[in-house]
Amino acid sequence: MISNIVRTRFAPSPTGYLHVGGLRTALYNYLFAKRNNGKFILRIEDTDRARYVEGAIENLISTLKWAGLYFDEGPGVEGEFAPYLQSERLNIYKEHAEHLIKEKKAYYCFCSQERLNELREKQQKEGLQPKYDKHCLGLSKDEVEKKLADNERHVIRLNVQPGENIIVDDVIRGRVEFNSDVVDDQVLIKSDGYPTYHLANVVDDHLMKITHVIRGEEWLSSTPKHILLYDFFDWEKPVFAHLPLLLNPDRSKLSKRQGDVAVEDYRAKGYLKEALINFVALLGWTAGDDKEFYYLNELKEKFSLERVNKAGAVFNVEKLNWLNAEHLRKKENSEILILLKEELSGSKYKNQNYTDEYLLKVIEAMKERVIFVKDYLEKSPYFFETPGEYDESVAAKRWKDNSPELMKKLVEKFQKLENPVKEDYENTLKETAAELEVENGDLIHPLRLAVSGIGAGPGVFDIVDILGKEESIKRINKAIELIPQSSTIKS
RNA sequence: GGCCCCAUCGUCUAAUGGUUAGGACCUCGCCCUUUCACGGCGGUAAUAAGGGUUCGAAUCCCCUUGGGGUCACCA
Repeated sequence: MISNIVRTRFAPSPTGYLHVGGLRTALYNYLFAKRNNGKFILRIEDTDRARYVEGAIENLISTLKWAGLYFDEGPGVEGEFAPYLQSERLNIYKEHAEHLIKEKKAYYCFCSQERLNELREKQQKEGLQPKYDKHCLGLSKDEVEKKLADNERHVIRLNVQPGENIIVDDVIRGRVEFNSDVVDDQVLIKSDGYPTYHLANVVDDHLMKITHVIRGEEWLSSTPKHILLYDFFDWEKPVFAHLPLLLNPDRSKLSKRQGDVAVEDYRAKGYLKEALINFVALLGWTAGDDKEFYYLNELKEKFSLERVNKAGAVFNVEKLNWLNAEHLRKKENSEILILLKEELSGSKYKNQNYTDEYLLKVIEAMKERVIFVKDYLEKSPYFFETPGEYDESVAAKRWKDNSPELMKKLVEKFQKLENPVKEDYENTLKETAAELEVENGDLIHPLRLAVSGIGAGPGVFDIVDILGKEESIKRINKAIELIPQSSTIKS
């Protein structure tokens, strides 16, 4: 009856948007499940009504799907263990909490927030650990029943026995011991009837037959509470794996303060999902070899929890940029074409009609020079519009006194070409240079400046070829008119 | 502060008692290229400190230091 199929879950709380740390946690859960032919479940932990953010669930799901992390069960993909929203499972938690009360593993607490605050202050003043003093555990059965009948505001607390050793077995960290003295009588059911994370999480993980709990290290210190719960319910414990944290450059826990943390932000900046997934997978895990470029399905083959690191990892954007460029370069031109068209449709060039043939040439020419799709527009705007101005420092260096004259001559020669191909421009330029007894460079550099407005980019003959004869000539003529002589600039 | 976790180049990491401590990003230099990239070659750069154990320690143990997490009717 016990099925040993691996089941993992990602259990975010809908309090905002998907964090890159959350993405990695989700990814590891996904990869581990897939690697073991198991199931990956999405469960929404919406038990905090105060922090609930409208639209967060939809955003979480769409972001996960964007990244390619499709879940086998979850909201919208209802499985055997639905519902997957904790707010829809309230009665389940209540029943379980009441069961614990019957077993004396939990108890009702009627203490006011004021009393709790005073208690905490007093303990802190005395240098003690802030901890509930089990005051309400001393209430008689009659007292409790009367208060309940009177509808007094109450919570249900975990009844932790002091002096016990609690062992957390973690695949990543090994055996971690805690003393139950440091475990507070955690609230399980809040006064609004909602469960806390600890109860809901344990109950659902058990009911949903989760075999591996893979989550961030910030949960390690509350795992003893969960262990206690499993033991109180007499349930089999899942395998725990606490992932190292993702860090800011200053090594604190990755936070909004020091840069973007929302997956959405990276998406909006133009990062490819392939790059983000690849990058985040390597933050805390390696296969052990030197391979660093991965696609999601390759990760599915190789991922293992045993090779997850213990130490926190700094989220270093430079490496992400490199991976983005790599992934973009590895794509087929036809795929980049789709991305480029999307980019164009959201740009100032949206009303221009470029043919696929034209765009594919641009893609081929720029492929090795871009990091983001948007770079096609930003690094080579000259493929989309005639330069209106010319880079001054390049002009100062490359636009010599004789440049206008040389360019005029080149225009004349280009004019005579019929259906020229790239090599024709090149040959023509070289012939012209020879005739005029100047270096090729004396023509090449001004030509580049004239047609592109800048000093960097693909081979100038590629540019001219892509732009075409008429457009190139038009641009050269325009440059002759507009670029001031270097001698004028210098003065 | 209590408890817990962690510690190899600036960053991500490899090395599971025996390596000139390897790779990648970044950076620098050279080559390729009359541009810029890509690519190729090469350089700088690390075992936090101190004790043990061992023939031998980045690796095992202890202590120190440093960093982080957590101590809610938030997850």
